[in-house]
Amino acid sequence: MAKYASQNPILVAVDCIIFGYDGEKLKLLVIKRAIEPIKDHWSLMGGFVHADENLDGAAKRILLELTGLHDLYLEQLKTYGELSRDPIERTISVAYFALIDINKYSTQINDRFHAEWFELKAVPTLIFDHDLMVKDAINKLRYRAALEPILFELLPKKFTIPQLQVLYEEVYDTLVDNRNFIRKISASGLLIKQSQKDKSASKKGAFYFKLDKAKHKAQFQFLNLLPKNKGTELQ
Amino acid sequence: MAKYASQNPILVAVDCIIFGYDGEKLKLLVIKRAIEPIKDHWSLMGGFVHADENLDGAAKRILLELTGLHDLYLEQLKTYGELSRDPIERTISVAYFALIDINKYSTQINDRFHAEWFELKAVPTLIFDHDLMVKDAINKLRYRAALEPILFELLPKKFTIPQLQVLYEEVYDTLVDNRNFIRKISASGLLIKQSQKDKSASKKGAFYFKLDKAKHKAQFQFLNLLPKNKGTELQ
DNA sequence: ACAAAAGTGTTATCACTACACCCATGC
DNA sequence: GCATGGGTGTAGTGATAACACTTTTGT
Repeated sequence: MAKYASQNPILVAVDCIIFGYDGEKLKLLVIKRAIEPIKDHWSLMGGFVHADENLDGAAKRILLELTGLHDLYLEQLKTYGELSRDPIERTISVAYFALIDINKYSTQINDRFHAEWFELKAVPTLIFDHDLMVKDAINKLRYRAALEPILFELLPKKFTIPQLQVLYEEVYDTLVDNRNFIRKISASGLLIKQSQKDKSASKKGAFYFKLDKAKHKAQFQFLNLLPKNKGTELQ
Repeated sequence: MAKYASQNPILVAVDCIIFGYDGEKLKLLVIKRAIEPIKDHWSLMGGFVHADENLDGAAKRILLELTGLHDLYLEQLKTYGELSRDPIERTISVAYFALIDINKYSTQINDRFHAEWFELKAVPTLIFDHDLMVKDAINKLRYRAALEPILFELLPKKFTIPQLQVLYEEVYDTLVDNRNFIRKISASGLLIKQSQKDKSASKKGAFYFKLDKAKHKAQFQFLNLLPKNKGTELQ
C-alpha cells in the first residue's frame, strides 16, 4: 500500500460521555484514571483508536470494556484537537456520548475501572479538556432532545409518564407542568399504554408505557415538550 | 516530553464543505484534486493537520489557501474514520463546513486549485466519502438554520428580504409564503431597515436590511421561519 | 399602459399556557 | 380516613397558515 509521504500522524483517542438515568436523577459515569499522567484523577472513559477499527467501533469497544454492554445509544459529539490538550503527547480525541438506563446496567459496570455515577451538578473536575466535553455533551443532548425522541434511550422499555417527565426536567434543569406535558406527549402518538402499573413510586400506581418504535423512526417530529423559552436556552 | 508507548498514530486530515450563495442559488465549492490517487477528480478542499496547529487552525489555513480569506463562518461538522475511506493510507478526516457570500469573494478564489461552484443539485460525484460529508453538511445546515440565524453568513452585509427568502427556499428546497415570511422575520427584530433600495432585481426596488448583530448574539431564539412540517424533515 | 417584482392585512384555526380539583390506593 | 402521588379539563391568549390585491417604477 502506498503512503502519503512526509505527513504527520497523530494519536487518535475516543472519549465517551456516558449519561444515565435511574428514574430520578440524570447522572454521568466517570472513572478513576488508571494510568499516568495524573493517575487516580477523575476522567471520562476513553482509549486510543486501534489500527483495525473505525471510530464508532472504538467507541463501542471502549463502552463494552467498561459496561459489558453493546447496543447502547451512541452518537458522535465533536472532535477535540487543541495542541496541548494531553500533556504527554499530542492526541486528538473524538468524543461520543452514550445514553443508558442505569438500573438495567448497574450490575455490569466493570469494577476494574473504578467507575462511579455522579449527578450532573456534582460531577468532580475531570482531567484534560473533559469538563468541556461534558458541557458540550449536555448542550447537544438538550438540542437533540428538543427535536427528537432520544431521551427514551435513558429509560427502561416500560416506563411511566412521571418518570419521563422527571427526565425532561432533569435534562433541562427546569420544572414542567404535568398536565401540559401529558397532553403533548399523548398527542405525539409515540407512546403505547400498557395494562400494568408501576406501584413502586406511589400507592395509586402509574401506568407503564412503551415507545412506539415504528413512529419513533418514521415520523421525525419536533417534540417541543417544554414551554417556549423555558429551559431551552441551548447556547 | 514523554510518549504513550506502543500506540498507533494515524493521519488526520481536514475537509471543508464550503457553501456559498450568490443571491439566487445555494452552491457548493469543490476542487479538482491535484494529487494522486484519483488525480483530477472532484473533491472537497482538504489537507492534513500539521504538527503545530489545532483542528480549527488547520481548517482556517486550508480555507485561506483556497479563498484567500479569513474570518469565514466555520463550524466543525463530524469526523469520518472508516478504515478504507482513503485507499492510500488510513486517514481520519475532520469535516468542517463554511458559509460564504459568493459575490464578495468570487475574485479571491485561488485558481491554483481549479475550484468551481456547483448548484447543490448538480454537484458531481466526489472522491472518497465526500458525498456523504456533503449530505451530512446539508442536514446540519438545515438543522442549525431552523434554530439559529446562521444563514446571514451567506449574505452580504446589506441584503434584501426577497434575497433572504430565496435563500431559505434554497436551503430547505421548498417554497415560502412571502407575507408570512416577512411577518416572522420582522417580528424577530433581527433586521435593521436601511434607507437605500436594491434596484438590480426589480423596477420597484427592494429595501436593504442589515442584521442586528447585538440581537443576533444576545437572544438565542428559535427562528421557525418555515411552516411546520414543511422542508423541516431534517432526517 | 404594461410587465415585473415588492410590499401589505385579515381571518379562521390551532397550539400553547396557566390553572385546580378528583382519583385510587396503602397504610 | 388520610396522605401520597397519578391523572384529568377548560378557558383565554397568542401564533400560525392560508389567502389576493395594490404599489412602484422602468420600459
